[in-house]
Amino acid sequence: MADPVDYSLLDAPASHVVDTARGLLGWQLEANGVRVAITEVEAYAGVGEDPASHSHRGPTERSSVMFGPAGVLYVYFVFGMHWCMNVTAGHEGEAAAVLLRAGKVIGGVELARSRRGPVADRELARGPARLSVALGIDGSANRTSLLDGTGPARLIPAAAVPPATIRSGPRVGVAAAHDVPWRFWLDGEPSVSAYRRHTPRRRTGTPGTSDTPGTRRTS
DNA sequence: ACGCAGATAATCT
DNA sequence: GATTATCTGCGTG
Repeated sequence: MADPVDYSLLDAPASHVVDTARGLLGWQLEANGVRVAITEVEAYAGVGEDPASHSHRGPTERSSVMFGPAGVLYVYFVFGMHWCMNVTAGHEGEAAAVLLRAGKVIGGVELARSRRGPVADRELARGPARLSVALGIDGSANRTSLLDGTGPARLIPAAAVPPATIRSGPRVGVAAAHDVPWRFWLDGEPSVSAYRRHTPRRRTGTPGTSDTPGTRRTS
């Protein structure tokens, strides 16, 4: 008989989402014929605690999955073209999630390459949107379980990595709470994405909008 | 190496 | 109508 899978890491309150995030490093994720080892994550907390979190202002149609039980996939669409994957955390009724930012492909490399194009192996799942592409995950997988095999993706526990190999720093690309060091990665892993500060977008609307002499649109 | 600009659409105010 | 938990390509050093 197969050993029971130990998901006790996920049986923690939402207030421990940082510990859950750190604990997910080294775990494996398998979906659609590709398997990765998780090398980089970010923690996101709940209502009123974390201005960078989608659940900061309470449940919405998009973020309500963060208020459900742990171990569910939260897939969201950003910037008009990219899908990002999270593992929900915390007990039912509390909001928390861990963004999966990067992985090292350890199975189905050819399939991952066919989805990602001719890039170096370390780039196959380097960055949250690239990870989703490599695993063949999009919005149709949103709200499916990562634990019971009913969805396309499955989380596979692994022994905790040595704490000394975990590094931390500010989360990538977030506008709010940009100093909170809730990004965690495995030291020296080439699959870890580069840090990028949030870059404020220039105003998108029609050009001629009144005063503010400092705002120059390009040419 | 690093910085910037553009692409492009759901979500929320 | 503003914002965005990104990526790519191109410029400069």
